Amino acid sequence: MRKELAKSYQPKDFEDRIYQQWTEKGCFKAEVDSKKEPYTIVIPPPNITGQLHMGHALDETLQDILIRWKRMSGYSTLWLPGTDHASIATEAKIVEAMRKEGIQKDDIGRDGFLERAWAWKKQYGGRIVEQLKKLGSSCDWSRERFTMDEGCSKAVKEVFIKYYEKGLIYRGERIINWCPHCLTSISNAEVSYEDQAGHFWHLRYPLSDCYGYVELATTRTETLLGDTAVAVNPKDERYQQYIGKTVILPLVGREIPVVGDHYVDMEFGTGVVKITPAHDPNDFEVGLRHSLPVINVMTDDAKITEDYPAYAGLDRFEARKKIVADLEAGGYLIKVEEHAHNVGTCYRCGTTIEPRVSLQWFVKMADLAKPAIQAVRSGEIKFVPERFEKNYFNWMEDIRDWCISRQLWWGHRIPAFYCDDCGEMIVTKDDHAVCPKCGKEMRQDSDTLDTWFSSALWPFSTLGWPDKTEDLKYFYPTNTLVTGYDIITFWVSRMIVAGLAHMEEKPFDTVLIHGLVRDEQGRKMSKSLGNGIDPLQVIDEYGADALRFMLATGNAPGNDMRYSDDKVKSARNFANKLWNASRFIMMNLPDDFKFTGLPETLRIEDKWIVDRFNMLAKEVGENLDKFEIGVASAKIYDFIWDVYCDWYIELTKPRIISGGQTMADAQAVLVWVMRGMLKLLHPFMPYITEEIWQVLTDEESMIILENYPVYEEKYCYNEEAKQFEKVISAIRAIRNCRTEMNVPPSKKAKVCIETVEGELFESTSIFFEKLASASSVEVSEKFDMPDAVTAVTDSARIFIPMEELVDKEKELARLQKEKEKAQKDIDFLSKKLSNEGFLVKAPEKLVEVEKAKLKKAEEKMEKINQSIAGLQK
RNA sequence: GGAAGCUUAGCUCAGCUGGGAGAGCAUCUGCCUUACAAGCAGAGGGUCAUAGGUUCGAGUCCUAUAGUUUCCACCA
Repeated sequence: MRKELAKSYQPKDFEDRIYQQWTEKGCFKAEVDSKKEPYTIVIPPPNITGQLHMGHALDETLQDILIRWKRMSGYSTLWLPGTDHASIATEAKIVEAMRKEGIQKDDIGRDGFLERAWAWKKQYGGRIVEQLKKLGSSCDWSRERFTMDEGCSKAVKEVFIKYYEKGLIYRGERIINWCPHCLTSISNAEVSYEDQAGHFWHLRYPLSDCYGYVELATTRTETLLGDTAVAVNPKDERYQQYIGKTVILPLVGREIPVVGDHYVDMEFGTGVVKITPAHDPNDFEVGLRHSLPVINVMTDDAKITEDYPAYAGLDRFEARKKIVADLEAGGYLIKVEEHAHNVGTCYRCGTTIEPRVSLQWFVKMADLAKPAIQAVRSGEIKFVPERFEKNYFNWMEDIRDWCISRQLWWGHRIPAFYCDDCGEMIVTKDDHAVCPKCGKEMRQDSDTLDTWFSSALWPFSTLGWPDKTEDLKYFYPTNTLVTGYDIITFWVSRMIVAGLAHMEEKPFDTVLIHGLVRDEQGRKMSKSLGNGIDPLQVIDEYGADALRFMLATGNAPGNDMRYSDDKVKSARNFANKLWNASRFIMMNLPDDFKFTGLPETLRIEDKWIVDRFNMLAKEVGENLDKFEIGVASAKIYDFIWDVYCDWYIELTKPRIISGGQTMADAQAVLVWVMRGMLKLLHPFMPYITEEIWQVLTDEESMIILENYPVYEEKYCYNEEAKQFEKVISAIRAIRNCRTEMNVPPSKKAKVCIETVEGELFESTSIFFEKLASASSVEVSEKFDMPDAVTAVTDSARIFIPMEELVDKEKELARLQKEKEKAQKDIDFLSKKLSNEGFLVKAPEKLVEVEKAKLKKAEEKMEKINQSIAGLQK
């Protein structure tokens, strides 16, 4: 006994149940199968601190569509899920939670802190994973990974050591970006610049050996304390004389040199720059060139150090004010200007970055970047859309060394050990090290690695590397990486580098880039604006399928999109449409119905729908091959709604009513096409298609494991389809006329079809009764009916004799309008076809098509003329 | 300072390698036609930002301009 579908589409009734069924039957489980080609996607691991947001929802939807499509297309698919430890974000969360309890990191020590962190991870780390499942993500959860699990940690160590031994990782005193709030260094990529209003303070620094001074300007007076030189451009004739002399640093009294350096822009400001190597990256470089001392004036939380008693303990911005006041009091301040400038801020917490000199670990990027650039340039790795390659090249060709050490506890600890006795340093896999020189226990570096260091290894660390696992052999390189354009530099570029460096093979062949999901007004969704839309709420209200369909449809790769409730609603309505269509089919299906494919003899309308479906399958395949997911989903939508529901179902109703073999045949075709549509749609709307499939087929089969429809020669009925389109146009023409004449559908009228295609229209006359409100249908090569409304197509002239309704003048006017339209067509086409250039240069096939169009237009015109003449008689 | 995207119907956006402009929503008209009013049948609405160019043919390719968004770099 066939199950029945509920009266209306209620996704909540079955989505969770279906998902459970998939996992119980192991449908997502990837198999190493030498007979199949692998298709692999590794998930961009969401942060364990994260809550599912629209960005994830889009990302997951696209990946799931690809995976389900490939799974149904015979590939052995692996979608590998996992989460990222997100060192800064997570540590910040835990510190914050501790703060509320009145505890500080140092109170519980490193081990105590890590214990808390792991507990936190255990408690919340799974939350996002559960949320991903709500979307229908068909990940192989048995292979779920975490960037800090044993295997990934092993890979991180391996890579660190390998790089170190090759001299690609080094430790050094450099100026880095320091976040005084997170209390850690961050990489260049993690700094975001903001325009801020500030001041430009013009100061005088007195010359030490004579009267006079140099004038310079600064936006950050607090760094004055650490000035160790003043620089001018050596070509600058105004200041050449001062090079080699010294000036007295105001408030501090230190004697510092004037140096000549090309870095100074003569045009900007006064052409004199104070040099603070400890607190400005450019100044640091200048300092290196001139062997200037580096004087750090701030503590790690950006307060002035004890070395400057007048300002000690003051926050840098307080110190800035106080120093300005003191400079003014001392007569050193010449003037103040308003000055807008770019300020680097921490992308995590928004705190203004303090450039700081410290001992950090770096990866030398220049050599590693070369093959990574080449891999994209050669086309071995492709970006979709292509324009993002430019983005990538921009970054990679001007790459700086990557600061990878973080002064955090949550993360992969740097595997370097120091001997406090003899100063020896070694890098080793072991958790404890003994000094090879003096045999003493060594102390491990207290820093951890940048989160992205482990993320960079994700495509192979998750497959078992450095061990040579079966998974690694079979599934690597992965195929498609799906991610937003915002992390091309952070993540994509570094995966390419790491893949080539350690696997000696690219990590993936295509990078599918998507945009941001914005709010209805086009603003970025953000916590601070509070304009974020919770995907889980949307799922709760409209169902996961509706959300997925909305995200997948109507936007092109790489472009931002706006979220709107209306769009989700219309996707939900589409689901409801499909739901009801299948209900219609099933309610007429006998209980013992057994699907055995298409019936032996197909009627013309059957051939039409089969042909249309066949073409749809072809196009969808082509679109998906090119990652045109939005185009593919729109085509499926149009087919299901406009072609199948609005036309084909209506066309079958007479046969359904008539019963017997005619009904059975119609049902077979209805079911055949429905099965195909469900399969085509399944990657986009997995739940509803599975639910309907299982009820419709009444078999043990699951749609998720069915074969994806493709074009098949045997289902090509091109000629019949074209013929049938004539019937459709005729019906449309009649409906048009009736509406224009304000005839209500309840008022039936006789229809006389004048055509040379007698057989076609006679055999389809029933459709005119059902779909064009015809009370009866006559078909002939010639009618003489001057008092009828006339609907004209290129293949038929249709008279609707409704004398009482016909206003001759009005009808004439209507026909005149039709005539104008037809004339326009003819003009356009004949102009085109009389163009010598077109005939010679355009493809022959196109010329034929245009000629056929012209012929049709002329036929239509002739019919219109006949009608007009008839009316004027 | 460098680079990229966007500009198409009232709104939100599609439009694949150049071959007579599309969808959803909104608007208007008429319909409860027994799958669906979360629906059906129709209608109106666009010199595809502007100006040039290439081409037989340009929303689509090239150049410039304007508006807008974003990325990268960064001047003290």
